[in-house]
Amino acid sequence: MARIAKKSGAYHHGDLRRVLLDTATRVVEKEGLGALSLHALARKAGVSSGAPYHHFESREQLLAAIALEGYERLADEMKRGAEEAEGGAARGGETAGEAHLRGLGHGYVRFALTHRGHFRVMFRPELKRQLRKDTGLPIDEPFAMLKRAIARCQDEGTLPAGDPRPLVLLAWSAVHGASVLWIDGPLADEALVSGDDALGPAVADTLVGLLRGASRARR
Amino acid sequence: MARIAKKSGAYHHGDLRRVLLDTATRVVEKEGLGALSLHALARKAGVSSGAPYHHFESREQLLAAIALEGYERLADEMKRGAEEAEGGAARGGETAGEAHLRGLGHGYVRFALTHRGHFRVMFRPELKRQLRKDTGLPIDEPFAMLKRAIARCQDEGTLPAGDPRPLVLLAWSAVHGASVLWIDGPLADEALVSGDDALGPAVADTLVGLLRGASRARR
DNA sequence: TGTACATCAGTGAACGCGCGTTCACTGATGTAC
DNA sequence: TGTACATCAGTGAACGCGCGTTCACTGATGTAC
Repeated sequence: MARIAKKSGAYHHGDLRRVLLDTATRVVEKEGLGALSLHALARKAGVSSGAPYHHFESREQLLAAIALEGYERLADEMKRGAEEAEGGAARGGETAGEAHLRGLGHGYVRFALTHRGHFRVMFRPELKRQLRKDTGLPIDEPFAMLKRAIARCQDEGTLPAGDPRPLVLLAWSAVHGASVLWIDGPLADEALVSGDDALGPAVADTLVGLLRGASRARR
Repeated sequence: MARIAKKSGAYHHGDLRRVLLDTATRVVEKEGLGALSLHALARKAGVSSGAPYHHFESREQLLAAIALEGYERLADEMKRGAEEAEGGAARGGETAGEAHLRGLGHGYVRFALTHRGHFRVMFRPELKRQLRKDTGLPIDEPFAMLKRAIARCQDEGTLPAGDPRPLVLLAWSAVHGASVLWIDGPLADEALVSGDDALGPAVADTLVGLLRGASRARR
């Protein structure tokens, strides 16, 4: 409990904002958004219940800050996934564009599973207005990465030309759905996947594998 | 507000349990699970705040009842979707198994979009214990339908034999992800799909189309 | 380096509120004979 | 068909609680000269 990183006896905390964000994220991950209260949060951080208001105007704005951070890290994780996939051992017949797409998907799922608190908060519709006010549409960047990756495969000829939207829809839905179903439990209950680390590759590899097969069939 | 279906002046309500379930589902759909309180619910139904306790032991059990109802209706909607797809106009080169699978996916998404309150509640991890106590694992039936459909395609030869789990994972993830992304807003923000009715076909058709193409490529 | 002062980031007490739940009650309904 | 009685499904008042938020305050920190 509590006093995370607080120099004992210090009046000023030093990094309360950071501690609040981290603690809140952990609470959301473990007990859900409904279980997050500023009173309890302040208690866990070892400060009085008024203290958080020096860093966030309201509970809603604290959540929006978590969501925003999440979107930034999601984009980072997708980039990292893509770099790893492109830099990794070549897979038989896979083009650079396909590897890129696979890596983005893998990164998406990996982000979701390693940042469950963020992920839970990011897609809450009731936060959208607040988020938009702060930063426009923060999902735009991850979404644009997916779109570009699919366009690139079309340019390469590994995906058929034409309206890319159904493919973007399917790809996003697949990685998002897998993440949600895993985090919320049903996937694990049904023993479809062996563990955290297996999910991202399982869904991204299968998806890209299908896209490749389908495009080959059309040629 | 309120007094839904309550014979005015009646002391006994007649169907309070049903009214509570329906009202709660509507509240969850419009304002989210966090916004649902038994006090407010009773107010909307036109009864005193103690009345719901003659029908549900607790708030949690009311939610579990909504979830259970949702799982039953999900299975119904998937069956209906499959029947429609199999009975509809033949699509060039599509086998019965493929049409069946496509229909299940379509039904899944259609259920989610027309029962948003139910859908939101069904996958809440904090309800799982309650649900399991009441009824085992209610997601089993919809899941089994998907599994059978894919096995059928494998038997037909329209999907390659081998471990079906990656394909089940992808199919479930895709329809679930599309539903969630649509309901929560991001899909609509990015204009990937034109409207409610277009989503189910868009994701199910694309998915089955890919599976077909991929299997053809392997032969 | 020392001092005066503004600002920052805490405290802790308090507010009103709606919540989940309980309880003794009572009117309405169903059943046995 | 009528009566006695058990049970069902409401009422309405009350409980203690934790919540989000505010506020006057004060100690710590940073800055100008």
